[in-house]
Amino acid sequence: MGDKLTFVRKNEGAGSSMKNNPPAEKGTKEQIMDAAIDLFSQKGYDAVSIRDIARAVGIRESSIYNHYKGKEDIMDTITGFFIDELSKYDLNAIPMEVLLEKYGPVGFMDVAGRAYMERIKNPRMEKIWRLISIELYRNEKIRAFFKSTMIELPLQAWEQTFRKMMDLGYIREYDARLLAREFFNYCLFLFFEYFFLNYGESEYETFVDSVMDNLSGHIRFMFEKVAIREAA
Amino acid sequence: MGDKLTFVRKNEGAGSSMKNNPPAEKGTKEQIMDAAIDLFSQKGYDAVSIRDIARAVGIRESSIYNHYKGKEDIMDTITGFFIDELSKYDLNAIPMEVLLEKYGPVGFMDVAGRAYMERIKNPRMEKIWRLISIELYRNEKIRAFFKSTMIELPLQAWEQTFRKMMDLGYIREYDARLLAREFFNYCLFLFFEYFFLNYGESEYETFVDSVMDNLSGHIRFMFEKVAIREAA
DNA sequence: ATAGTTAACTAACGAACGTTAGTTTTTGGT
DNA sequence: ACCAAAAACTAACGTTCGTTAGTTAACTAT
Repeated sequence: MGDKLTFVRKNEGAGSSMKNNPPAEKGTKEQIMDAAIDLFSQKGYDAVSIRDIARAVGIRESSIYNHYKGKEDIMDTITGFFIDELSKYDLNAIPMEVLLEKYGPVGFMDVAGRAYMERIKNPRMEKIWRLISIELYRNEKIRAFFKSTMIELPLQAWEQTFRKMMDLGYIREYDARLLAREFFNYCLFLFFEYFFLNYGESEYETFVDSVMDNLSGHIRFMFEKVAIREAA
Repeated sequence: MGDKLTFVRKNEGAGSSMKNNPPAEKGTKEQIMDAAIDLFSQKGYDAVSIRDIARAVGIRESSIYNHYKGKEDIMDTITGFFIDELSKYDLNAIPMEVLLEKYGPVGFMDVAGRAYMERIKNPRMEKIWRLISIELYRNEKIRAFFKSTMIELPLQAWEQTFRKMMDLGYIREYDARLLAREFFNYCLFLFFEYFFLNYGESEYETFVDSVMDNLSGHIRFMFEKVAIREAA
């Protein structure tokens, strides 16, 4: 058994030019996840095979099972990471009275909307957003998360925000829930437009950049109607 | 070769209870298409096999190739049917001056919006809408059609409509394109919500019923701001 | 009755899929 | 230097997939 096959190890095959990244080479498990995020977000879960992912990483498909229980486990890890990442942020970090005083209602919406979106300004997270959008119809877990955390919860938050704006006398008395929907449904469509309809075709780099102009116009339109007083 | 296998023909197997629909039994080709619409709209194109479709119709998978060139051909036929069906309608059947005179701008929006949606109030078309929504990210042909015919074209039509409302003095002078987006982006989100997020879970029977209440609130909100005079 | 067409059938192909078993190499602590 | 653990490898399994070839039954027009 002297002249068996010679093995060629990872990243040592022809064409590999990976060298000296000495401080912290990414572990294989994370490489697998990143490759999966890339591929899933481009083609969708079903259309990507374990072999595709392995090829992207530069290993054999069986090696993946040293790190993940299977294909579904990779997907679960990605969505788990995504949910954890989003849970980090504290929505009410700064009391809105201060911001309202400083920026007025329109300015506040701009700032708050931008801050909300800045949280996802991150190439990896944008890919997962795209993946999430694609898999919404197929994956019950994702859909439930999206509907509660990405729709219902923000709607309630915005409803309270508008409620407060009324209490503080910034805007006219109005149906707060309706205002929340007016504002947020528009945002949600921009989300679908960017991640589902136009993904990869936008001239802008990120969701935030692509959307903010459009959103500012929307905010202004909404508030011209209900505003009472602006900031100093 | 006397005791060869006995063939059991379509719909004659155990459990079949199809009988006397004498006038016009649906042809196999259409049955295949309907079954495909059902299955594709539930699980998506990739997740449905030719065998699944054949089983739903009650024939062997190979028989499908007597009617369609292959799986992709079934999908193309469905989307072709869908596009043809939508092309039938003439958007400007009734001159809007008449309707505006009769209903005023808010009433006009209600009527026009409802009429626009009534066109798709049809179980078969609703399933295809769902299918289209699912396949948007995957199918370039569908996406191009959707973006041009279902987004850009209506946006232009609404822009002209608002332009005309201004010319006729029904609403204040404003950015017509922005008004079109304000109105139609909301509609589009309702579309995604119904066909993509909540499909099959709605308490309402159809898209129109499910959406119209919500939409009326939106129209009223928009117009309280820009309206000048209402109908008599 | 017969011939031609349509549309069902059986059977199988090659490819790709997710996954597993068993083996070999690499790596890191002692 | 050695050994155990980690992680790569080869090879294969059993399915399912879309599709095709060839066969047989059922209509339809003559």
